[in-house]
Amino acid sequence: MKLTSKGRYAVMALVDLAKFNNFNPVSLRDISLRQGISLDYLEQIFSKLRKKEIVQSVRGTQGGYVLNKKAKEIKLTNIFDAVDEKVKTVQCKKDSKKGCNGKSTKCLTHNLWDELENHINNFFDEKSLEDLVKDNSERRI
Amino acid sequence: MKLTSKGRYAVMALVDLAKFNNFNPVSLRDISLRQGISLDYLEQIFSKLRKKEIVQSVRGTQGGYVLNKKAKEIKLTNIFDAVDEKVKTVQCKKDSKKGCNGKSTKCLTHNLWDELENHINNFFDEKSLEDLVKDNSERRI
DNA sequence: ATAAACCTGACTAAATTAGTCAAGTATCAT
DNA sequence: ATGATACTTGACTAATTTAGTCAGGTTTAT
Ligand code: FES
Ligand code: FES
Repeated sequence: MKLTSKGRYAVMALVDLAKFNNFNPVSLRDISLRQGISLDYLEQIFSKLRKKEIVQSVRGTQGGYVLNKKAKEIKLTNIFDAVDEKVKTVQCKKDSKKGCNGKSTKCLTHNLWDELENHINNFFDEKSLEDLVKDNSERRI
Repeated sequence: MKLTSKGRYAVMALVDLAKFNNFNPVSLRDISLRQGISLDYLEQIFSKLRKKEIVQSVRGTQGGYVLNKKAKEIKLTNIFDAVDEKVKTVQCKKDSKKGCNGKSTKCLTHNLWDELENHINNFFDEKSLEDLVKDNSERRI
């Protein structure tokens, strides 16, 4: 049960972006330097964020990325969804009547994992990018 | 962010064990057949559960495993801890002053992941094996 | 023109997971 | 006693996933 670095980096980079987003685009290079994330990796991540319309790109010199929505409206759920960082606790297909292990009924623990998944997703649904930036405003980078 | 099958199997097997635990030891072979988990894998798992005193073993014919505590007292936390299914959301060493990515301060998202970790662990601290068995008593296997 | 910065797809090394396999030892039923 | 059942241990491995790298673009401000 652990977080992948793709998910962690996505959030980290967006917090950085939101922080430095005074109406000028922020370049990945800057984020890379500030946060210590490989530029090439960031590009992969932002390509996905752009496709899900969380950020907008500005090409060319002085280009970079800008948030495409208000920080308040970007929830962790959206970010995780964009980079395919999914919470997967059940093994079975959720909608199917079949269970994991190829059984014809749901396993003994199915309900439990389902509850857990909801529990975690609630957390992600509530946290917005704005919350994260605020939470950091008292701190140094 | 996903659960490994070691953790899932451990819980599944213990629910099975608790269910069939009418003061006779339950053999891993039976659990294996009922739950569709490889016997060899179950042995690895139960070896760990025994070392953490969650179950007791009874050797020889008619042997098997019994719970070592009341189902009410066995929390998910204990089970996960026993089989090394750990919730790891932060990347850094928690106690160290240093951050992840080799930085000298905690990263922008450290607090967030820490909160998430607590959120998940709360869930595990509250759920007992008894809860799971009860939750299943209305269902068929 | 040129440099900054986005864009894309393919590739790969390392780590982790999910087991299997082999060779035991202990105990009970008969 | 002896066989069968079931626990015990450690080593090994195939498959998957992760966390990137790399090589080549294209776009646009200056
Ligand atoms: S997790 Fe859904 S049936 Fe096992
Ligand atoms: S997760 Fe703790 S410093 Fe980044």
